[in-house]
Amino acid sequence: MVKNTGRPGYLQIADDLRAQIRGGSLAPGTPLPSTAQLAEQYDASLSVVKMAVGILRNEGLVIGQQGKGVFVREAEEPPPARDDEVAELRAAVQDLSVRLAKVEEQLATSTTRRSGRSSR
Amino acid sequence: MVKNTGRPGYLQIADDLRAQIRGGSLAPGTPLPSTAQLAEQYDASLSVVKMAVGILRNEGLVIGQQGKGVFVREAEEPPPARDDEVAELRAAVQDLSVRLAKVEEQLATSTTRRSGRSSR
DNA sequence: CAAGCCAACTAGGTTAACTATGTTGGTGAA
DNA sequence: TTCACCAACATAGTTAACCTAGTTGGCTTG
Repeated sequence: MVKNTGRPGYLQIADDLRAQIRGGSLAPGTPLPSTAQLAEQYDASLSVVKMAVGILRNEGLVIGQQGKGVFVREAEEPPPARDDEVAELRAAVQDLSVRLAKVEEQLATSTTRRSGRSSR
Repeated sequence: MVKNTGRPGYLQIADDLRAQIRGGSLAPGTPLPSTAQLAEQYDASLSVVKMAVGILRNEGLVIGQQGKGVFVREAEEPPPARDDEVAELRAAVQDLSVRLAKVEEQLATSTTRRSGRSSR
């Protein structure tokens, strides 16, 4: 609900969601409520919710899938998180992974000559 | 200048600043250029610069002081024992990143899939 | 000269609007 | 039934605008 403490709203929401994930209230694999729902739930604007989710996404706690939702990531292993450098590398690998998957799919669809649907 | 690779601008700027910090181009204790200056330098909007700086702030690489500026955090980083491994991973990620970016660009430019989607 | 005010900077937070892109389900036509 | 299209909804990225608040230096005033 974003109390009026000194802590900014987007951090409060991020904290709350993080706690729910760590506490098991939001199990791995399950989707978070949509941005709009969270905004209403916390009585915040869409922007701050997006920022909060962005933080968790950056932390690797959740994975956003465009068009579907934001899902709690499976397998959370905290051990070597000593360095933020490791966290950074993890984020980089995650990023590369997503991009690679995209490229691979693009290659697959173009080579199998599947009739593509034209968006928009 | 925020190239047109798949990577969003705020991450590109964050990466660049992070590299400058780690590379020593931005020494500990020195201030980053102001938000406005960075925005002009990268030819980006103030918003994306603020997002980029926010990431670094979140990572603990820099410390923002309201009214003064954003300063590179004093070293104080206990060099991880397995420096070699981290360095190696970093190099690998860097290499993959470059190669992936190349492939992505190739796909983006060469495959204007039939059935439209001509934009870009 | 010294105190205090003020204007101009700074970072930080919030909101709204727009675009792009992906997913999904329903509808209607062949 | 099956396919094509479309509307609705989702995340993601970007931009612009406005506000708060801290810092600094110059200027005015006592």
